[in-house]
Amino acid sequence: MGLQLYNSLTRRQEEFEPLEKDSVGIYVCGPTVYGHAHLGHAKSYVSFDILVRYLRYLGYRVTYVQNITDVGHLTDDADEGEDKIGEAAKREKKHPMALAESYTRSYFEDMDKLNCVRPDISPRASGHITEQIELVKTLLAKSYAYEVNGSVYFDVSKFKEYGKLSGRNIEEMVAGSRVEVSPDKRNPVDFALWKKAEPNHIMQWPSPWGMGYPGWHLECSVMSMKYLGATIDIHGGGLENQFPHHECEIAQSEAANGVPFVRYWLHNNMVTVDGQKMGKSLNNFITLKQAFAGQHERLTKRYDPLAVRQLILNSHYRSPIDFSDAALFAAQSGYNKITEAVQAVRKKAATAPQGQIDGNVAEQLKQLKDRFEAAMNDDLNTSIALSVVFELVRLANNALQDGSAAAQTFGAIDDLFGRLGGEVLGIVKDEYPQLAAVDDELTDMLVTILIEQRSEARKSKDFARADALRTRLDEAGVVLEDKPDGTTWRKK
RNA sequence: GGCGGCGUAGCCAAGCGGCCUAAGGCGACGGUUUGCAAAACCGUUAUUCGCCGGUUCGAAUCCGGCCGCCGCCUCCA
Repeated sequence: MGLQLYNSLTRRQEEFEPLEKDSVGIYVCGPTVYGHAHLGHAKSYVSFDILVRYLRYLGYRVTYVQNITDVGHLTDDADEGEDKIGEAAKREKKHPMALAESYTRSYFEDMDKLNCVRPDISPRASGHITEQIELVKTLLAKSYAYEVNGSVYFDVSKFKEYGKLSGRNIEEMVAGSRVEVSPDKRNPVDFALWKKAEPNHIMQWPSPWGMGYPGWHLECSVMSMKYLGATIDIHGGGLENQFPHHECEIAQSEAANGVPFVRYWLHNNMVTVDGQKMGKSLNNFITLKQAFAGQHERLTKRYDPLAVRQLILNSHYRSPIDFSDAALFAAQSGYNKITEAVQAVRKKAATAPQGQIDGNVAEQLKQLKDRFEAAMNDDLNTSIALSVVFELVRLANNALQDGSAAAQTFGAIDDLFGRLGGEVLGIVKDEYPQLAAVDDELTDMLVTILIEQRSEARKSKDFARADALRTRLDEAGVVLEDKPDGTTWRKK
């Protein structure tokens, strides 16, 4: 059985079959670049990164498109309010495009640290104004939209299937509508395709309806069809965007093209911090940069970006995840365990005697690989997949204790670490910098001198002095490990 | 108010009708190893899956009720 994915549109798990054999187009709703990326972004983009990586592992040619929203996303969704980018630009006294540029870079920086593969195309909304205007024109021509006072709205009553993704019906929404309705709209649930810009609005473009700017939902429809076609295989995004954003995308796209917009809709669940929704007012809003630096009052230490990634993979993408210092701490410990095993295996693969691969190990490796793939095929069950990697760690450590194992055995273990833990899960790196040299050379030299002193003391059985040195180093955050071939050190 | 989700060991988290007397990780404890540690390895740590009923030969898994928590519907990935 091949890859099964849970499709939000049908609310069922389905066998994945791309439109074109062997090649897959994926569109994922990207960030609105008005601030640094936070833990919520990490969960979403790591989740879809896993999807892309696994599809490639299975041999598909994947085109991964993820937009950068740099215009049109308003501070509230009633089609009123300020443009998020514009508002932040005023606050930071920057040109909106400068602001968007700097946070776009910040975003890529963080995603690189989380080891997310870069999208093949990262289209900017502001770079596709022409195409967005074209789509509005098409919708007007087909009578799915109407113009009022320089703004254009989508007429939801014309699109009978509106609500099919989020399971809502228009009547109920109208009745329960809590937001103030723009008097220009014929129907409260209608949404803006194009908004007339007030003279002081920072970003605006000429259009057939006067100066204005695109509605937020429009960009995804336009860029998705431009780069991946009218019908795409997979569209991913956060659950909070299922309604209204994705519902509106479907309406616009299908009304304009007359064909299904997306075949598989995938939504990742949300993030909480210490059990509560993450919000600036709750003082639990943690950016990735803060997590990586350990600079937040909710965090006791800095966390390795890949430990954050591992914590995300520890649960299913459709389950919510609660970030807490304790959870991050546990993930960091587990991540270290994997990292240390991989490094030890690689060292042995290079130094152990040549010989035959252990048949028993080879058989176990095959079983682990099969179980890993079965888990991933089951709607990307990374929790199980990760547990398989931990079993591989145990297998590796057992082999390391077996003095007779050949280099080939370690080579095979390393290979599976690379494929499963590296290629697919992205928590095993191809190369690890010398741990000691990470921070600075001077520290390494000084610690090395102290280790030599202690080794001499141990040789002359002066254990009191040796232990005193170790204790002092421990107090300074340096942990010593005596191994058969010498003493190594690491930071606590 | 409308819609949806969740409640499994000290903590995180899989499992969603029989291979479950419930994966994996963290933590804790005992053992091997070590001059002593650390790391690693071996073992122990839920006869039970929020509570109460029901369906079934059989339920953590399905149904009903209750309790608790969370999310979306309003900017958010």
